[in-house]
Order: sequence, then C-alpha cells, then structure tokens
Amino acid sequence: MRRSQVLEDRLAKLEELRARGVAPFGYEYDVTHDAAAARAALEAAEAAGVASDGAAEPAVRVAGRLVALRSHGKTTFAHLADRSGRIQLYFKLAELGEAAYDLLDLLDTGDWIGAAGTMMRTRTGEPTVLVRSFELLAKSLRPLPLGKEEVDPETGERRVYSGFVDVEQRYRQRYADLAVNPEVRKVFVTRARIIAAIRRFLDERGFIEVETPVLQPLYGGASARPFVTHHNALDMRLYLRIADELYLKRLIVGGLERVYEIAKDFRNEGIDRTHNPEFTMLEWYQAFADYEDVMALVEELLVELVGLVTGGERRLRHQGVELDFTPPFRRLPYFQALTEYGGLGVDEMDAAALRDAARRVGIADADTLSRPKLLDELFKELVEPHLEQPVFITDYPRELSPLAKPKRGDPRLVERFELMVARRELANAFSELNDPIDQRERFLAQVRLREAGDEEAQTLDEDYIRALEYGMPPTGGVGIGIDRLVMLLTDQPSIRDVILFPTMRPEPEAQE
RNA sequence: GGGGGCGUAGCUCGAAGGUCGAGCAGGGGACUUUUAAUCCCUAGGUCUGGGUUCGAUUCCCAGCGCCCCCA
Repeated sequence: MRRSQVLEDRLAKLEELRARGVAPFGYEYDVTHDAAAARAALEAAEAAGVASDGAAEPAVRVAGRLVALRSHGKTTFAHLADRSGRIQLYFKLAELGEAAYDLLDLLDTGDWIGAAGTMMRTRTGEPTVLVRSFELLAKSLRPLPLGKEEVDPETGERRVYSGFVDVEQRYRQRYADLAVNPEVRKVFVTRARIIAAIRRFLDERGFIEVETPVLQPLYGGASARPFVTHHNALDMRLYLRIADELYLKRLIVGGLERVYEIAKDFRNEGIDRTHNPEFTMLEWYQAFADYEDVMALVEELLVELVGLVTGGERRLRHQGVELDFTPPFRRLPYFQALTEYGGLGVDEMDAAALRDAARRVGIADADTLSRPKLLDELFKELVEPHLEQPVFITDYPRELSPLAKPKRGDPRLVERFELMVARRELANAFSELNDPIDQRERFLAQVRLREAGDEEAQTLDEDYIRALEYGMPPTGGVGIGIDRLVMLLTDQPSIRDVILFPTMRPEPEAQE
C-alpha cells in the first residue's frame, strides 16, 4: 500500500516547520492549568467581580492535543484536549504577529501543543484561552480518527460524528482508541480506581500483598490448560501459572496469616467476550477464617466497590439490567439451585438419571461425562441463565472441588461458594482443605481423571502436600476475576473493553 | 469445532456484473468571536489468491482478519 496522502502532507509540513526554525518535537512545557482548572480559574475570577476589560483576567498555560481546528483567515479557533477535558483556544493575528500566526497553517488536529494566554469568554459564553504565545510540542504525522463533536448547549450532551468505531482497529490500536474516545479512557481510569480500592480494603484489614511465581514447574489451583515454556539454563519445562492459590496457601503455612495477590494468570483456552488468555486475578487467604467469613468479606467489598463507581449507591445498571447489591446477598445451596431452577431432585439421582436429564437439555457428550461433570453441565445449562442478581451459590459437590474442605455435617459436599452476578461467576471461594492426607487423595482422584482424558484435571503437587504436612491453620480463601469485576462495574459488554491490549492474532501485514 | 455476518479513501458510510460515490479529515483560495464554522476549487480507495465472464470491487471457491450465535 502506498503511503497515504495525509502522511505525505504532514511530512512536508514537518520540513517546513524546521525550515522556519521551529522544533517539531519539543522537550517540555510549563503547564499551570489543565483544561478544567483553566475554566475554574475563569469562573473564580468572574465570581470575584473582575472587570471584563481583560486587565485582570487569569493567565494560564495549558497543554494538550489539538482535537479541532477552525481557521477564519485572521483568526483561528481550536479545541485542545487534555485528560481533564477540552478547552477552546482563540488565536488572533493581531495578538500573535504574522510570523507566529502563520505557523498555524502547519498545525493539524492530533498535534500536541502548549499555549499561554488569558481566559476570556466568547460571544456565546464559552470559556476560551486567548492565546498570546504557543509552542508545538509534538507533530502528529499520522491522522488520528478524530470525529467531529457537537455539544448541545442546553443539555451538555456530546454527539460525535464520524468517530472511530471499528472494534478490531480500536483493540489493535488502543493508543488511537484512547486518544479519540474519552469514554474509553474513563473505563481504564475507573479500572485503576477499583484496583486501588481493593488494595486499600485489604490493607486496612491486615492483609499483606505478596508476589508468587508466574513461572511454575507444576501448575495448579484451578482446572485449566496451561501455557508451556522452557528455561534454557535449567533446561526444564515451566508453565505459566493458571492460579496463585497453592503458593499463597504455602504462605499461610509459613504464618503470614493474611495474604493477597493481584496479578496475571494465563490459561490456554479459547477467546470470547468473557475470556482472554491472560487476565488479572485477585486471590486472598485469611487464616482462622472459613467460607462464611470470606462470604461476608466479599459482600462487604462488593458493596464498597459498587458505591465507588456509583457515588454511594447500592444499585448498578449493567447491560440494561438493574442489579441490587444491598446486603445480604441471597445464599442458595448448589443442589437447591438445581431443584429450584432445573426441577431436578439431584440428591436422589444416580448417574444414569442425571445422564437422561443432561440429554434432555441437549448437553453434548452426555453419555461419557462423569457424575460431577454432568452436574456441572446441568448447572450451567439450567441454573446460571437465571442468576442475574447477586447470589452466593454454596456447598458444591466434593468431586468438583479438590482444594476445598468437606462441609461440616455433609461429607458429600464441600464448603465452597461462588458469587454469581449477571449470569457470570465473579468469585470462587472455600474453606481451604488443610488435611494433607485428604488433599493427597483428592489430588490422586484428579490424576485418575487426567489419565481418563480430562486435560483440565489437576496434577499432584508433592511440595504443596509437604507444606500442608507442616500444618496449615484453618483458612478461608477466594479468587475474584478482576476483568469481569471491572466489566460489571463499568457496564462493558466484553472483556476486551476492560483490557488495554487484549490478545489478538497478528495483523497480516504492517500497514502504512 | 459448527453456523451466520462484516472487510470499499486516513475515519464514518452508501451503491453496484460495465470509468464507483458521499460526509468528515487532507491540499489550494475567501473569511478578525467560530464551535459538526461556512463558501468555491482539488487530490485520494474496492483484504489476499484463484475461478466464471468480453468485462469482477460485486458472482463462485479458498485463505487471512474481526464480530455475533451455537457446541
């Protein structure tokens, strides 16, 4: 593909700028106000009764990206955008002199500039910087897909014309997406605030943040296929972690008592709107707590985070549905959920009866699946679609949860819960299994499943057993998928909308 | 893994077996309070590879990429 005309034109402008002695890529700019502060300064001056003759109007130095440029001969209007918003710039030949004013011919939308001047209002009342001097900070050679923006003066509502909407290009060129779509920037700012709030929440409660290996000789803590890599010096196979769980519990054995980690996990599986191969997971473990304690803490955290993004509300709109996070969230045992939504008396059903039920709802491989897998499939098919409002599903079958402790009073079950919201799993937690003998048996059961062809079954981790043999106190632990949590809290439909650089196939060829 | 959709100018779109178009952005010109500025002029493009056809961007096949639905 030949180089685009716009690129050629801008390269010519770059040369012309240099010819006129202007450095097209500056080094710094002394900013005194961002766009919002400049507006506020004007309002403050007006409130203080400063005369509008210009003598005492606030002086500002602003910097940002040119997002609109309107030339009218001997005057030019522009809009400058920084992370606080937009502000109008007003360039006048009479103010700037010919040499400086003529440089405007060489500017384009997308350029970074700094401008110094005084705040004023135009005839229509818009706060505006009357520019006395300006500097080019970086020339933009490639045209940003900036749309045209119309702001309704009555409602303040923004309408964008001809913006940047191609989802593929937006994900591939996130820099351009962020540059032209302020609402995308807002999602990632909110994501950062959510994660900061989680750290604060846990730190305040005596948890410490730790880092555990990403490269692991054995992977575990979840049911998933790993990425495999190789360490040259040790000449050994390593796996990218699929969960932090087993290492964090080793730290509980070591006596750290309350630990958490917020970090990337990697799972070698398909990509869809709720799965990205690398994703961010929060896990925390608390000594002397059981799953009821964890449930209470998860509930408290969710209420706080919903409040953070809504300004103190407990209700949240997500994809058109109003979700109510007023505690306590509903608690619903797993088998009871299957009965309530699936009409299945699962407790009394044997594998054959379950198989019939699975076939009726159209589950593939119904003839070959084990009893726990059948339950899992039936739950996904019959129950999950109903779980819109926050609900703790509790007390899972033992076979589905090799790291969870048996339920007091019912050894067929384990003390485990998943928090379901908007038909998706948001958290998964248990009273952690701390009996090394039972843990070994559970691992061996997993090994048998693996030998029978289940590639997601877990592996036997002797070192982890050794740690448990030293003694792990009763512990409650949880994993929360941060990306899905952020999707929920920022009302985004796809995990790719909350991951800055989602995994993509490479582009077929480099493009000009 | 199966089914469907999309791929056209820098961006957003429309059209169509016979020289592809529009708006914005770009280039030239006019314009000293504009704001999707306006007015005049102007340049620029059919994902890749095959096939059918006098002629394919369009129809067919394959590939690549993305989206949606299902498993």
